[in-house]
Amino acid sequence: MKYLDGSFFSRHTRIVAFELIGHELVFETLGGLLTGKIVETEAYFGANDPASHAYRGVTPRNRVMFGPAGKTYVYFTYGNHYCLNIVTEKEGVAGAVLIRALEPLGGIDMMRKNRRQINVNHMTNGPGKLTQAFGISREHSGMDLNTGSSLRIVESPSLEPVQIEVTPRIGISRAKKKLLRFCLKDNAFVSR
DNA sequence: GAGAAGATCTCCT
DNA sequence: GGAGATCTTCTCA
Repeated sequence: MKYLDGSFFSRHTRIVAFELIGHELVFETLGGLLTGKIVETEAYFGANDPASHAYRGVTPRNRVMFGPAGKTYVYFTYGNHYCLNIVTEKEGVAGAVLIRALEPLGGIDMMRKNRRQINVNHMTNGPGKLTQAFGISREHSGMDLNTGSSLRIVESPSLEPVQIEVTPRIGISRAKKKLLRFCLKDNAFVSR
């Protein structure tokens, strides 16, 4: 089993967001192993992207986005929700990929408990939902996605590019037109 | 220190 | 389809 590492993530954010589709997110918890296939992502840049947290430069919250690739960036939003990102680009260049939706594969009973949600189709089909299902919160920000970490991404066989749909990002108020959202075509677990 | 906005979700109509 | 919940973070004075 091969894990994606810094050499995968330290490339252009758009490429990383595109190629992450189809790989497996794995999270080791005290209660067991949680796994899910990544079916939806969004790319966020730095200075050239008004929708990105990194647009106005470094702040205490977004500092990890400017650091080395392959780390997690988790932030709290709307008073209720955490969102999971993976830092991309070379050190010093801001960039991150937001994981928007997963297809649950393993540990579904535990996800049900975390989410208090019976329906598997509504378990992880949104950025706030998947972090709740996996039990990911701000304390998991800045984690390294290396093999020694409890959170990592397992490489899956490559998809054909035609299987991946490219659309504008959603849920943002600025730079809405850029085609930076990627999802697995015809997958039931995509958020919208 | 105050005010406003926000990479969302859920419930209600 | 629409609005409220809820609180962190950032900006500006």
